Amino acid sequence: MNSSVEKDGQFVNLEAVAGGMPPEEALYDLAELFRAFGDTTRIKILSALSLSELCVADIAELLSMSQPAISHQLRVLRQARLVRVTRRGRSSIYALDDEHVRTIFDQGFRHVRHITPEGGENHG
Amino acid sequence: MNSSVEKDGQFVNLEAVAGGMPPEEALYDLAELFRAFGDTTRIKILSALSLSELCVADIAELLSMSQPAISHQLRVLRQARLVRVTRRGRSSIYALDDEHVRTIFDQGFRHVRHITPEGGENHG
DNA sequence: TCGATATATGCTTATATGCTCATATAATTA
DNA sequence: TAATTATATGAGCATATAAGCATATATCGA
Repeated sequence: MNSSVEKDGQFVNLEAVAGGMPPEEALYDLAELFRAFGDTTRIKILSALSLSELCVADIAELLSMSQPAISHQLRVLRQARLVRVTRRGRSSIYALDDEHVRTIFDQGFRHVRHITPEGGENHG
Repeated sequence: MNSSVEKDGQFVNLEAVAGGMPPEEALYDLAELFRAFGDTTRIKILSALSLSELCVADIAELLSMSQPAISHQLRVLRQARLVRVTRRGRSSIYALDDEHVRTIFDQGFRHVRHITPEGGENHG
């Protein structure tokens, strides 16, 4: 059985692992999703939107960043379907797309807090 | 009250939002966490490790990638505390660091499936 | 100790990404 | 329509990052 490789006394069936993994495209989409979360500016935007719907100018003011910089990042968030936008007058009002986004955000936050609770480093 | 800005008939209190957001450092850590998830190679590694502990060579074979490429990414995952490593003989056995990692991974997967169910593209 | 095996790490290059500046598009009002 | 306001977008630059190659480190066996 060439699918089982002995490694220091334990057996690992690589084919079983390969077979249990989701299809390549799904994993690509997943990485793309997390990549959208993986930037400080975008995380700040999502954090703000988890508290209130906001227009572009407000987000820019809140983060002390330029309007184009915010618009560029909002586009990334839109393409990743993490936020949705509705025009109201001259403004574009942005909001979290759905509760999944909040859940992923909160789950990540819990992980970070677990690793470094209360600002201290807790490796172990 | 300069903290409330009227926007097309609705009031948004920017200071309230600013006050409700986590400290800058926490948001930076959070982005860093998601950035570690935000690469196809690393997602594949995590997906594999969610099924079984694996040594470096097995991961390289599983993903059809070079050993140094895998080692480089494993280092990123280690630094983000998403995986832990234990030496067993000549091999380094990698595993998911804790259940939080699996939870974040699964939650993201549910989101992706929700957006594009059954492998089809569902772009609104 | 020497050789073989397994993994980790520098260094380098190609590519990706975030931001700025300038400008285009869209919506409101005179 | 023209002017104003709000947002979106394109080009370009500076930086970050993933992977390749070569090599260092570590462990085991003879």
